[in-house]
This record gives sequence, structure tokens and C-alpha cells, in this order.
Amino acid sequence: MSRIPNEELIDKMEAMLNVASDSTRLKILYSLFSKDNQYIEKSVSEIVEEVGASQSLVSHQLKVLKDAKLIDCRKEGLRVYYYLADEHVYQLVMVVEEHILEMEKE
Amino acid sequence: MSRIPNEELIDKMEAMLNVASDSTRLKILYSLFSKDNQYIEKSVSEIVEEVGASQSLVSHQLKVLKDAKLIDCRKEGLRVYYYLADEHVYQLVMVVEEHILEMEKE
DNA sequence: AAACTATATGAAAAATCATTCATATATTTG
DNA sequence: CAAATATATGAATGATTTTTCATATAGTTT
Repeated sequence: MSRIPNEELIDKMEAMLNVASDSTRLKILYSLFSKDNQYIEKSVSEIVEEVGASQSLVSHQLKVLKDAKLIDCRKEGLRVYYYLADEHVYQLVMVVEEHILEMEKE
Repeated sequence: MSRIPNEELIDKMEAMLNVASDSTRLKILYSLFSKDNQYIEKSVSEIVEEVGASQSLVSHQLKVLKDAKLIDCRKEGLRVYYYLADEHVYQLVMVVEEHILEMEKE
């Protein structure tokens, strides 16, 4: 008797998972996670460097993450600073990370 | 200073998220979640009916979920019974569901 | 064994997505 | 205003994935 949610909720969940399920975007998210729950923001060029992908690709993927409201940004001069807009993403990524790490134990 | 995991871990995480990020597969997972943490298993035809997709599509997607070790199965006569093989998937799906529901509040 | 049922599978078609390349925009500095 | 810098964007490409269709397989019943 387990209840499958309505199409609308399923579609939204699918969308969020899709956004998270790309290695470039995962790396971007990690680069915006702070170690000790402190506020953190990074410019595009900093993210590009940490992630190790092209500027264009990072910019495209930042847009995907921003459209999904997982991150947001703030302009300052030439720079654009991005930051996490949602705690759930962190939880989501951590659940998946733990899953993988525990799978590897066996 | 946030540390991006190594490529191998990122790739595995990407793979798991990819498996979860499809509406048909999400519905299949939901159909295998039990209400009160009891063991639950369902035959392919039951799943087909609950999910409301074609037999072929459900079968293909069951294989994807099984290859990813998120579900497993047991044969009995003509029927094949599938069941969740991992608690993490449930957590993962729940985090995402909560995220969407909370987003909708605003 | 033939007919039937439940499930799986391969190939093809349709759709979607990540990535690159070239270029545009916006801001700052000389 | 010209040059330089940081970021964004549109179009093209290639790759991957979802879905369907037709058919195969395996187990059951008569």
C-alpha cells in the first residue's frame, strides 16, 4: 500500500536529483560547502580553479544550479560571488556520499 | 578550503544520483517503500500497475536499479519479486521529498 | 507438447544533456 | 574611449538515456 506521490511532486524531485547528478555540478556544490557551517561564497574564477573545468562549462552549470535555486549569487564589480541557497542540498549530497563510503566497506 | 572529493568518489556519487533521478525509477522505489519499516516485496506486475508505465519500461528500469544494487529480487514460479536492497535510497528520496515540500511552503 | 502467463531483452527512435567554441556583455582601469 | 578582465551566452556537437516495439525466454497449466 505504499503511496506513490502525485506526478507534480515526482517531477520536481526528478528535477532536483537531475541537477545534483552531474559531476561538474557536484564539484561546484562541494566547493561551496563550508567546513564548519560558516557562510561561504566564492567567485566564478575561484570555483573554476577548484573544480578544474573550463570557465564556460562552470558558468553554464552555475546557471543550472541557480535556476534550480540550489545556489544564488551576488555581484561585486567584475566578480560574481556564488553561495549555497539551500541546506537540503548539503544533506542530499552527504547522504549519497555516506552511501558510497559504506558500500565500499564491504 | 572546502575539499572536493576525488574523481572516483564523485563519479560513484554521480552514478547513484543518476539512477535516482528518473521519474519512472522514483515511482518504482516509492512502490517498494513500506509504510512502517516492514519488509515489503512486489512482483513486476504489481509494480507495473502501481507505477502506471509499460511492462517493458518497468522491466528495463528495474534492471537499472538492480545493477545499481538499490534493489534486489527473488524468483518464485513465473513471478519475480523485487525489494529494496538499501536503506540509503530511502533516506535519499526522503531528503529530496522534504526539500520540495518545504520549498512549496513559501 | 501446446497454449498461456510473467518477465526480460535487443534494437530503433526520440529526447535530453554535457561540453566546447566563439563571441557577447558588463565592469574596471589607464 | 580603449584595453583588459570576469562572467555569460548561443549555437553546434557528441554522447547518453528514456521509451517503445517486437520478440525471446522461462515457468505453468491443461
